[in-house]
Amino acid sequence: MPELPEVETFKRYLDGTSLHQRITGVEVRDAYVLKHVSARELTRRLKGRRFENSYRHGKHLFVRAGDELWLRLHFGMTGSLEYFKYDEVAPKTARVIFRFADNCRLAFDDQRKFGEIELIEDVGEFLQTRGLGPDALGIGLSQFKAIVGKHRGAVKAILLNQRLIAGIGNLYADEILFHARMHPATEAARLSDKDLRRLFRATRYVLDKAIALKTDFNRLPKSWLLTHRGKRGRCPRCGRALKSAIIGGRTAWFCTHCQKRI
DNA sequence: CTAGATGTTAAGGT
DNA sequence: CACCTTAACATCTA
Repeated sequence: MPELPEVETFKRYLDGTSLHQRITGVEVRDAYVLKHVSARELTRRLKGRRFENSYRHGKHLFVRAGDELWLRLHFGMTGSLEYFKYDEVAPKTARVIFRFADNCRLAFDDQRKFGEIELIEDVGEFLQTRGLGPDALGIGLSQFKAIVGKHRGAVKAILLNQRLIAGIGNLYADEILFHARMHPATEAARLSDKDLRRLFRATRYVLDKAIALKTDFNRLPKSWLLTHRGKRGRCPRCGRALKSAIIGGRTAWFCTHCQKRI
């Protein structure tokens, strides 16, 4: 479930393993994930270059491979990055594998193939064309208030809308609302200044904490909703059964006792 | 066998 | 225009 914290974790992983080494080959095992570029073209453009640095915006990861040459990675539902030593075997669902001069490899793994790999020239232009909102961790309270307070609809739908704020997905949206003690269907326009501040703080807390724990599910606090979400889950705060509802087209899990509609 | 699952987007409706 | 819902994508699991 790669949302902002997972993608940030992938970014740090890539930065720690795969920068500054000459790319000697690109193996495309399934071209389905390639967007606007063929396997041959991708290989031709990257071979001999190096990944120099990376930049994350929302759920997108951009890796610079030269002037006006960026690799864009989106992880869809099941994407991830795996770095391998020369003698290790890449998993069956590795779709694209970048090979470096030292024979280590970086695999873009994606079982369900909703992920995307693309070459672009300009990150800013991409963000603009795609209409992505500011990164969820790149805005302050006032901007957050301006965005959330200015829109109608369920507060959860607004958190999920990548054109308004980029990076929050279904799971973390539920988590944020749980910490803000806010019902996901709450009409955003009804939120007071104080509510918006509480929501903003919850957003920062949840995303920062998840990143700090490298989004390791086993290490996320038991007091969080995430580990209790779904099937017969109980609220970690009051012990009551969690409820679900479809809000903004996605399944929301929440506690009707702890999260009141405003 | 069917429904639903973490993401995004296009298309159609209100 | 702002917002909502649905379907579609590929694949696995309950």
